[in-house]
Amino acid sequence: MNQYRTHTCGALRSSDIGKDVTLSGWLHNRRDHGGVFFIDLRDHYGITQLVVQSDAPFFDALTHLQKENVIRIKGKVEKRDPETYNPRIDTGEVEVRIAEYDILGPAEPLPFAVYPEDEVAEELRLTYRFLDLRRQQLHRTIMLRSAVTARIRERLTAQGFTEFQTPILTASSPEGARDFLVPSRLHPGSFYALPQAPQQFKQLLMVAGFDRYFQIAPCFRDEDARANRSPGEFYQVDLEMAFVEQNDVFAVIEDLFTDLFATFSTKRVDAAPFRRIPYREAMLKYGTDKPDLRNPIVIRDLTDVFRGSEFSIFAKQIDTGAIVRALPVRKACDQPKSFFNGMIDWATSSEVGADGLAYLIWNNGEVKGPIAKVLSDERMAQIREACEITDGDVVFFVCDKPQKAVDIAAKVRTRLGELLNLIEPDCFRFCWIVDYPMFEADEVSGAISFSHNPFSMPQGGMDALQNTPPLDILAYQYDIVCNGEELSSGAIRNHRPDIMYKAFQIAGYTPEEVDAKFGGMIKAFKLGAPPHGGIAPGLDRLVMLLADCQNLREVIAFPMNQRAQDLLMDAPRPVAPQQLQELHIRTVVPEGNNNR
RNA sequence: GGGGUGGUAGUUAAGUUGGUUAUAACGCCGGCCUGUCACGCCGGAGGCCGCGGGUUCGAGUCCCGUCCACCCCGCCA
Repeated sequence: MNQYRTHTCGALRSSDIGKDVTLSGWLHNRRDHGGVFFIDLRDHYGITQLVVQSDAPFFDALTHLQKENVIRIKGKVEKRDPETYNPRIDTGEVEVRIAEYDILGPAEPLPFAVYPEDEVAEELRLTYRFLDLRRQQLHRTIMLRSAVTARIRERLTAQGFTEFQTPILTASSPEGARDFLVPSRLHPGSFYALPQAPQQFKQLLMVAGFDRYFQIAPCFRDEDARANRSPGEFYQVDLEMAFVEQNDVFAVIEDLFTDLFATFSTKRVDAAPFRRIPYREAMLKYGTDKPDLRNPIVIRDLTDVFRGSEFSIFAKQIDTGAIVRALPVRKACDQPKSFFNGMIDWATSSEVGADGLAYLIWNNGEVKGPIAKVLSDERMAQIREACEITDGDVVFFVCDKPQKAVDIAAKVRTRLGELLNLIEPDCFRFCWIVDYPMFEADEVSGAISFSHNPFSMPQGGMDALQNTPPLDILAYQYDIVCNGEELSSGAIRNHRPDIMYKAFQIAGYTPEEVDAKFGGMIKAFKLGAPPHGGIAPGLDRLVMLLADCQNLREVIAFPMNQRAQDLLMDAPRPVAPQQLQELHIRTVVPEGNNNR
């Protein structure tokens, strides 16, 4: 091929025996037996065993060469004895006898081993990310990400989507997350913002008549990190379609996800169409709008059963507005007392914040548990019926103010699923959460505000806005959830200025305020906008699921750490005073901060 | 901004109720070994125990402060 190699390190087979070859790569591993010396040579494609014996003139020098030096060797491909085949590498039936070698890229001692891939502090991995990326595990994940991205482009293009680029330097958006700002040199005191998402641009492309848009879009939000949320920047598979209803968007995503998960994972995947769960049903049954459907526990509301009951602790709380949520667990009656006590301790810890956790155990025709003797037979029968109890089942009860009870029940559901090993293994369970409420009331003031995206179309349109109590209005707003992980929100957009002004009016905005904040969009919508809608699944989270990673940084080649620093490039960092001057910027660093 | 966990050799960790010279594995350096593929064996070097202060005859260990990392809450329309 060229001066560096005739073959890659993953290429040689028995059919190449006898050939003179040139290989280049990293010195992956070495085994020195005194008279004979083995090298595993590694490149992107694989590993080839090299061998040299002590009669070679360069033997001594080569045996002192350390791992991760980049070398080139020339030699002859030889057959290995069958008993020395290495089935774990593709080239395991052959080896190359080194005739000559030279060092292409010398390596100083490493801060941590590329091989074997022992655990290393993440800070160190990030500081030397290029070494980390040499390791097989991360190397493969990044390759998977690339393959997934390519497949998405293929699949969406086949479905008639067109890929666009939208501006990176744009305007600060009035709502949502904190923006990253970029000072303008030409316009002193003014700033660009990096886009939190190309939301407005993609809608404008629909107004422009492009019909089906997509983009592997970089998004920037200046918010704090989580294990499944990068600080600063992340990527969305952003798409938008004109003249569509909700189900059209679902069909595109179901096709895409079914294909991606079948192609890149061996786990079982739900068949399309994915289950649709109305928001209110999800909040009741799972306590969250991102339910993990691998967990079989389904929550019930038993407020009415306990209202005015003999169990006065619950009855009194219900009288002051509390609700009761029940979590039936099948065949859990044999758990030891310590398990139930442990659940109570955990539930009442500050992490969860429950006042208590009641439970009943049905075992051999008897009902046991601290509250068993307090409740009448009649109520016990009602519980039994509501929770569809059969012998051996256990029910946990949470009683609290509505929002808190829902949250606690969700946590208890997750906890029980984990502790009792109820989570269905090796599968992806998808669902759409639909029928989000358009508005919500502030708990304290009662003020009406948008509960989600103000640009979603209300179900029922103008008529609903005019004639339905605001809190009862639903939106064409949806989320797709997989294994408890929110992959994306989307919506059929509100493309009608009249409906938009009305929706904003309900949320307390005057037309003037709407014009001031979203004038650009409104102007476009006044000049002939098609009905349209879309969605934007997070690429990083998608790859995370496919690669079975617990942390987003494992699917990003060059991630920032939790404090939004790039330890490899040393960003962010102070800049030269002259740069600030050109930008008309003066910094005021808080006292005690060393500016790093 | 708040809570949790952690910080000991290049790396990963152990270090007991405070008590002689702070351990081990891998890596590194030197030596031995002709068929390994986590090669094996012998020897050696390597430490601001995150940093600062305090208690004590004596601190890796106890106390206070501080810095750093990760996880969580807030935040993420």
